[in-house]
Amino acid sequence: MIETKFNINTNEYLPLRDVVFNTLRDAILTGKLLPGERLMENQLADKLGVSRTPVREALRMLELENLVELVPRKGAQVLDMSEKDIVDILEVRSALEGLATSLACKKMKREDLQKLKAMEADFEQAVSERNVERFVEIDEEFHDAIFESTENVKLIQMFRNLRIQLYRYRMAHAKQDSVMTTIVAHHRSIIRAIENRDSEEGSTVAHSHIKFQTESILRMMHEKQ
Amino acid sequence: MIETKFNINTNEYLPLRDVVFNTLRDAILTGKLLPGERLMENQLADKLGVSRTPVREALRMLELENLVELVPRKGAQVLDMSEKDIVDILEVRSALEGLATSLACKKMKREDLQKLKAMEADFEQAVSERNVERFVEIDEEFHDAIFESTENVKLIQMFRNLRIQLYRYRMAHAKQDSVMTTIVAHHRSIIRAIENRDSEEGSTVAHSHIKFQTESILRMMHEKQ
DNA sequence: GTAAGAAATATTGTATACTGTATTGACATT
DNA sequence: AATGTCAATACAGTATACAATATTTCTTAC
Repeated sequence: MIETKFNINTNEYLPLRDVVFNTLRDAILTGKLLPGERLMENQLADKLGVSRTPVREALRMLELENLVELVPRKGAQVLDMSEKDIVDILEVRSALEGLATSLACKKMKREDLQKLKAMEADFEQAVSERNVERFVEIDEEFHDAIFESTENVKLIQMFRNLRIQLYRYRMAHAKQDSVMTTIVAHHRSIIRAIENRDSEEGSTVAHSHIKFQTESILRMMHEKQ
Repeated sequence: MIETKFNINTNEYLPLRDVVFNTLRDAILTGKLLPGERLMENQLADKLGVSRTPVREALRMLELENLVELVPRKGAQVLDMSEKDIVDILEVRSALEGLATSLACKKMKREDLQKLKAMEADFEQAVSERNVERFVEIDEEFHDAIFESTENVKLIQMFRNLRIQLYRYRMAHAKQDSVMTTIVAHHRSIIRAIENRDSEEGSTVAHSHIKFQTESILRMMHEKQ
């Protein structure tokens, strides 16, 4: 990488607690740590080659992200999610997505809208290649762009929190037949609403988008069993 | 309080980190700790008579509640809130309140609705006594009851998080002339919507309720300066 | 063999000690 | 006086030590 005159990236330092936090979060989200699994401070500290202090702080952070449960004097364990939890989360997400999309209709800059439209082609390519991983990646970018355009820090923050909790289900969901095609269609409607600066329409479409996602995730969960 | 045969309240133990957390949160919310103020671990530990460990953990928790800002290797300080932050929070709250009220229209139990209606009299009494403190207290109960009725844990949790951040402004806001009367009127509309099981109406009224609150808080802030 | 209870162990809670970095202030240089 | 340098200090980051409690294992009584 070419260095600029003034080194921007002066901040290569990350406290161990953040390293541990990221490591554990990744492990939980990718299923390396399973729901219900106990997380013992000493064991984690040894495995990660650090002391208990940063591990403890990381666990506190994971608790507030709702990824682990902390019982005083008992310890931590990876939180399991019931079907109801997922429905609850998606219900809230629907409200946030509605707000975000309606705000995007009002506030999104033309150049950002262009980027959104450019994603359409990427989506279609991913679909035709049946590249679920890539698809999910672009999907994340797509929704992120919408929330970013609202310039509402709090809204963005809450959305990210919800998304992390659904992370474990995002792949399996998109793998289902015809789901990707439907999602692409929804996204097109969302883009059109933003183009037309039609907040009402944007909100409505966003709601039905998440409604579809909810149904699709539930269908998947029922099939799995 | 009368003790039951089996002591329910077996859990009198609270980790120090939670004690410190509560203490600091209270201090911030009641203005004993002012925005911008530095929070030094040693100093706090001394003052509270504990070691640095629980203080550090409490600070991490306060960070995730967005009450303090933590800069690595610099320390913590009480977060200041700009007008934009408040507007952002209220924008999100409006979406959540809309969702909650519309769900309440569908799901609230008859007996809980009765409780809500019973609050009307309390509100009116507080207004006639010009008892702002009491008014704010009932107001909190009122909205809490609505969110509780949704039975959506995630929604309740996010609502509480937002409310804490607005806590500092809730009194000053209600103190303004005629604000309390308007709020009571809004609440009546909300109750009516729930009674009629009219989700659409509930959502609309909730939105306008928060819109009013936003305008009123902003007006207050501008007058203060 | 099972249940109750006590000892042993494991684990979290808390305090303290140590390390490294950022800040501050004194002093020197210009 | 303004600026730069270095030492002193204060502070957060991390590790470790100790205390308290939960869990497990092992007896012992029946």
